[in-house]
Parts: sequence; structure tokens; C-alpha cells
Amino acid sequence: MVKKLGAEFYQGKDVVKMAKELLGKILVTNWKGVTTSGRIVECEAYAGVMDRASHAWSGRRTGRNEIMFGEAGYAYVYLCYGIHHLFNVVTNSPGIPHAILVRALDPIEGVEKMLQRTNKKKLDHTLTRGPGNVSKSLGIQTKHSGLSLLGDRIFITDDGGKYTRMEIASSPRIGVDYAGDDALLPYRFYVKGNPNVSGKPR
DNA sequence: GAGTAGATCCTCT
DNA sequence: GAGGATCTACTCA
Repeated sequence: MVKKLGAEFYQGKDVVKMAKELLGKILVTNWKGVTTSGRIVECEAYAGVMDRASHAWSGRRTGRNEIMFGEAGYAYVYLCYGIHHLFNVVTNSPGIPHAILVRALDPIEGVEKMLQRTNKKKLDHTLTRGPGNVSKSLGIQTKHSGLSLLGDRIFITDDGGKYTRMEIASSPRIGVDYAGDDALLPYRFYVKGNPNVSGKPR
């Protein structure tokens, strides 16, 4: 039974728990009739004003992260290092800038298209490994920031496939060393043994 | 296999 | 004007 996640899912209060639940869900993009999708196998929680690793830490509110302060269920896309587009899901209630960063997918639909977008010749574990590659392969760009996940261009579905607690592991987040003690929080969740997960294999 | 440095551009100060 | 929620390639062992 495949169903699209609705607003009630994104409005959950516990961003860490939701990050865990997002594993196994399917992220779908549909640009101009071209559909690509992948199962989420790695993601990170960003707990808003409490979290130094978040753009919204300490209530910092700018034109860029405005999306995170808005309604749940919207896409927040941010360009990092001038090269990488990072895709986030905004959660919780307006005024609470919680978000979940999708870091890795297991490719499902439109693999050929993903290969074209990333200039790769064949499918391997690097296609959707890491947040920069995820958005690149799905064709997500900063101009898509602010799109609703309840629309038909980008959304998340649940086909009933779930990972068990045994298959899910947590670890400190990646690339946030500057965040001090908060960099050590185990807010990163991933599926054990999946080749698309970034970091060390197995 | 592990560790390190460079790329590259938008956003905020 | 500085720095960043990263990736890749290259060096060395």
C-alpha cells in the first residue's frame, strides 16, 4: 500500500524520532513529467534553536532559512560550498525551525535519469551517497526551496517498507565539527550495511 | 586503505 | 570579506 505522507506526519513534535521514521520512506521528485525516486537510508535531525549545527541556531532568522520557521511539510534547499545542494524536510509547527536533512537514498525509479544528471556511466554506490549527490541525482536545486511536499512535484511516500530497530544505527552527524558539543549529538540515523550510506562501508 | 587539501559561490556580517 | 549541514582526487604507507 503506497501512500503519500500528509501534513500530519510533518507536524510531529519530535524531530529526532521523525528522522528515524523517515528511514525506509521514498523520496520522489517529478520535474516536467520525469520521475525519479529513492528509498531514504540515511538522514539527520536538526533541532532548531537548540542546535548549534543548525542554521536556525539561537533563533537566527534570515532570508535563507526563513522556510524553516514556516509551515511543516516544505522543502528547504540550501547551497553549500558553492557546489552542493542540500535537501531538507521542514517539520514541527510554524515558528519552530526543526528540519531533517536527507543524506542518502537507495535508487528506485529513474536511475537512467539520475546517471545523466550526475554524469555517471553506470550505477554504483556513489550515485546517491551523501546529501550533495542525493539532490543532484534527483534534480533538486536551491530554486526549489520552499516547495510544498504535499504537492505533486516533490513528495515522500510510504510503501509499507520499514526498517527494524535492529537495522537502524545512529551516530554523530557529519560535517558539523564547528558546532562544538552539539556536533557529538547522535542525531544521524542510517541503515546498517546499505552501500549508499556515506562514511565507511559496513 | 587512510588521511589531507582543493574546489567554488551564495549568504550573512 | 569570510566561511560553510560536502565531495573528490591525490598522496603516502
